[in-house]
This record gives sequence, structure tokens and C-alpha cells, in this order.
Amino acid sequence: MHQNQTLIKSMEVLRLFEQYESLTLTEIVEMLGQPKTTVYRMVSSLQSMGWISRRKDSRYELGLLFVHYGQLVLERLNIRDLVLPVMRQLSHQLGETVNLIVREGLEGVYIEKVEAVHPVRIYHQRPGDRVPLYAGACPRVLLSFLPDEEVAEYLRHVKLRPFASGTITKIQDLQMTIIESRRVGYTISHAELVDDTSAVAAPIFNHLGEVVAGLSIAGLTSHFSDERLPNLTMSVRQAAKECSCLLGYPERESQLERLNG
Amino acid sequence: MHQNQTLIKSMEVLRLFEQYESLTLTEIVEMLGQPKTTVYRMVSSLQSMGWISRRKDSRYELGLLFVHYGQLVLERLNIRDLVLPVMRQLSHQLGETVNLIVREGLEGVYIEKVEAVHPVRIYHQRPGDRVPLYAGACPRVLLSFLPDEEVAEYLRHVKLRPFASGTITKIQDLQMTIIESRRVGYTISHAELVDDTSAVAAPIFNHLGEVVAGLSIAGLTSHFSDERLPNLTMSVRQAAKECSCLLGYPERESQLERLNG
DNA sequence: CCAATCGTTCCGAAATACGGAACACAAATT
DNA sequence: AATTTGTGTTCCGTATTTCGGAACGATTGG
Repeated sequence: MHQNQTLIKSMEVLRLFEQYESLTLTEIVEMLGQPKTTVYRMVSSLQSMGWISRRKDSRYELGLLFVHYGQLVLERLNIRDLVLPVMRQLSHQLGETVNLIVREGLEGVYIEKVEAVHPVRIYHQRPGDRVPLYAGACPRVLLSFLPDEEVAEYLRHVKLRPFASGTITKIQDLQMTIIESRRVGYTISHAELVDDTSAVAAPIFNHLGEVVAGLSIAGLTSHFSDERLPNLTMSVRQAAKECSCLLGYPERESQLERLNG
Repeated sequence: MHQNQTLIKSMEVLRLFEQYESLTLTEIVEMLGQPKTTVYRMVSSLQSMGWISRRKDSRYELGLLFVHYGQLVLERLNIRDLVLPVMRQLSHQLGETVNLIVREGLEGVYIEKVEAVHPVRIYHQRPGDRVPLYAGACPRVLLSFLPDEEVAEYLRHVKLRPFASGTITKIQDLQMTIIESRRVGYTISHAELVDDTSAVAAPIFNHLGEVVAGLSIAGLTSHFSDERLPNLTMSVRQAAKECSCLLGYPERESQLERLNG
């Protein structure tokens, strides 16, 4: 795969700013292990285009141009606009945080979050954050409703890495969960990404019947008691179904609905 | 200024996506007027890093990575978090849209917007949008309270381009407005950026007494009647002052306050 | 089935980025 | 005031990298 090494090296510079809020040229030089002149060229090029900018204290930081591009991307996800009102309603109704994620490649990307008002927020998945498709209810629901071949392909190659005490680490377990999810039309997770947190998620389909997003209710595991679960799963499924309808997914009872009355 | 041409050319590719939601390789080739192989290298490099991604219909679009970076930038603007509650309160109180902008170089960049609930929104400045510092109340308030030398420098070099019927196009007029703004502590604009819209803006200072942001109330010109204006200006100034205090700006009456009782 | 269009690979030529060294500029130290 | 230490910036010959025409696949449509 012949690629532009200059370009790739330059973008490495930007990558550094994921961890560091601001950097000086010398710091970048040290971190990349590249000669100063080389880094200088890359940095000033990026700066001249607005991708990075200089503060008054002469340190470099990410430019506001990224706000613009981030905004563009979000606006173009038309799913988001349709689903947001439903998310707000759902969050208000249950008093829990509601997440929306879409798939990019082998990962799920958080797009929108509507926070529960009252409780102190303990953990925070932020817009743009990525997670593997196997961990957490919301990502896994995206995986579960992919076409059979894609799921099989995924299961064949994925390496299961634990994030928290409940992360699924055996392919067999993952496969079983997927089959079960498909049968019942939703997924539940306990402490798969973060300890002491749970989620229940349902898939959103487009007019072609393809999964385009996952909708989840997430919160402290203590909020997901057995008595409350039926209500929660019912609510996400209902909300996700609404969203699917908004996207043109056939309203009529699908095979999935019939199975679960 | 020796710079990385490869890098710059590659970023031109991204720039195209500001206008077009999705593009095919051939389309990019035509628009850039570069050989296909060159474009191909750039595009696949960008794609491999996640800056652009391919949809199922095999067209290219901006990657979700931009959401992450946009989010990072917004989070790092600590001004935003402090000011947002004040903006919400202000918008609620007056029933108008409230904007927050910061400066980057010779431009103002919209950071946050709290929309009025009731009225149909006619025009839309979105997060990340840029405007010159001379046009519109909110940008100009940023300009007006810069240090004397910087203002002078700006006035010396700026080219005044009209955006709407009320845009200031004479340096003298701009200078007079700036002087007046400094005296009264706020700025008013009518149809400077968009016809039939007005705004009134006040500056937000940090602990060092530097302007770090502009806060504005914006809406249809018909909402900015002479009877209502005093209330509006009073409200933005009060809100902006609150924000300045949150940023550590000395609470005590400044010279500016004394002048205006 | 052939034509057309789009994306992808190859490879020699040449333009481009490289990077060591030396320079400027500022702030902190003596 | 002089010096040191730390920045960022320019110079320029070298050679690595990108360039880009051409030819190849892969997919779609007539």
C-alpha cells in the first residue's frame, strides 16, 4: 500500500493533541523522534491551514477549524436529527442517560448523548468516542443485527480484550449473546465497558432494513433491577422502533416482532 | 515560507468536503485538477487514518474522527462551560437567540448558540462558523476591546467587504463605532451580516482583563425596537459581566463602569 | 457480451522533503 | 550588563519520496 508518508507523519502531529491540550514545537519533536526541521515544516503547514493554532503563550493547540468539521459531520448524519427528540423523550421518561451510536468499520462511535438530569454522572462516553463492537450493549446491538456473513467475518477475526469485569472475552459467549439479541430484539450489558454500569440497547434500522444505529439506556447497575428491566427494555425497543419508522423502515410487524408478540 | 506541499495538497481534499457531503475519487480528481494517481494516494492515506471514510455506496465522506477532534477542541475551551448556563438563562429571560464567539486570528468563530424556543429560526450561525471581526455586533465587540495597538494594526490592514445592507464599509465608520463601543461597553448591529437581523453584544474579559469572548443577543431587527433596546443592552452587559467574573475578572467597578454609572 | 467508468498498481524520472548546522530571539540566570 | 538556556526559524546540498503516464482490474450499464 503506497501512501503519502509526509502526510501520515504530519497527521501524527495532530494525534498528539488528543492527549495533550497544548504542545510546544520542541515537545512535539521529542515525542515524534523526528528532526526539528521536519517537525517545524509539518507544524507550520498545519498551522497555515488552521488545523492547529498558536495561543498567546506561543504554545500550539488544535485549531477551531475542527469545530467546523465536527459540526459538518454531525449535521450530515441525518439519523441524529431524527432520533434526538426521541432520545430526549426517552431520557426524560426514565430518568436515565440515553446514547446513540453508529458504526464505522469495526468500531462503534458515540454520536449523541442525552444525560439524565438528576443523578451525578459517573462515567462519560463523549461524542466521537470509539468502542469495539463486542463490548457494551449499544455497540453490540450494532454488531448483532449486521448480515450473517459480516457477523461471521467479525467473529472470525476479532480479538476480545477485557475493559471491565463483565467484558465478554470468549468468542462462544459473544456468539450466544448475538443469537439471543437477534431473537429478542435487544441487548443488555453489565459492566462490560465500565464497572458498576449497565445498559440496554435496541437497533435502529433504515428503509432497507439495515442496522444504522444503536440506541441505549445506560446508567448505574443498581438502576437496572430485575423488576425494572422489563420496562426499560420495552422502552428502548419502542423508541428504537419509532426511530426506524422515521427512517422509513416498514411499520408492519416484522419477523422479529412476531416472535416476541 | 517553505512548507509541505504534499500535506497542503492533501488537505485541499478535505476542504472539498466542506461543500460536498460525499465525493467519488474521480470527482475529487476533476475538482483539484491533479492527476488521478496523486489524488488516489492522498485519499487512501487520509482514509487509512480515519479522516475520510467510505460509505456503502463506495463514495467518500468525512470520517467520524472529526467529531472526536471537534469535541476535544470544544471541551478545551473552558470559557464555554462557564458561560453556557448564563447563556441559557439569558435566552430564556429574553426569548431571543444568544451567541458566544471567540477570536482566532482576524476572525471570530462561533462556539455556542442557545436558540430562542418559540420563533422560527431564520438564519443560522453554527458552531465553527467564521466571520470577520468588523461585521456584526458580536465579532466587533471582540475587536473593539483588543489593545489599542492591535486595533490600530487591524484598521490599517483590513479590507471591508459588505455582507448585507448594513455592513460597515468605511474604515472611519468602523473606527467611530469601536470608540463608541469602548465608551458604552457594548455594540449594536443592524443587518451587518444578514438582512433584517440585529444583535447587541458585550465583551467577556478574563482575569488579566483581556477580551476572550463576545456574548450577543441576536434576532430579527423588528425585535430590537427602541423601547426594548435599553433592556436588551442592560441584559447582555450584565450577563457578560457575570461571565467575566467567573473567569476571574475583578468584580470591582472598572473605569468602564464608572463612565456609565 | 462489450463498452464504459471507476478504482488500483507499476515504475522510471524529477521534484520534493529531508535534516544537519547555523542563526535569531526571548526569557531566565549569573 | 553579560551569559546561558531555551525557544522557533532559515539555509542548502543530498537523496528519498512523490509524481504521474500508462496499463491493469473490477464493477456497472447498455
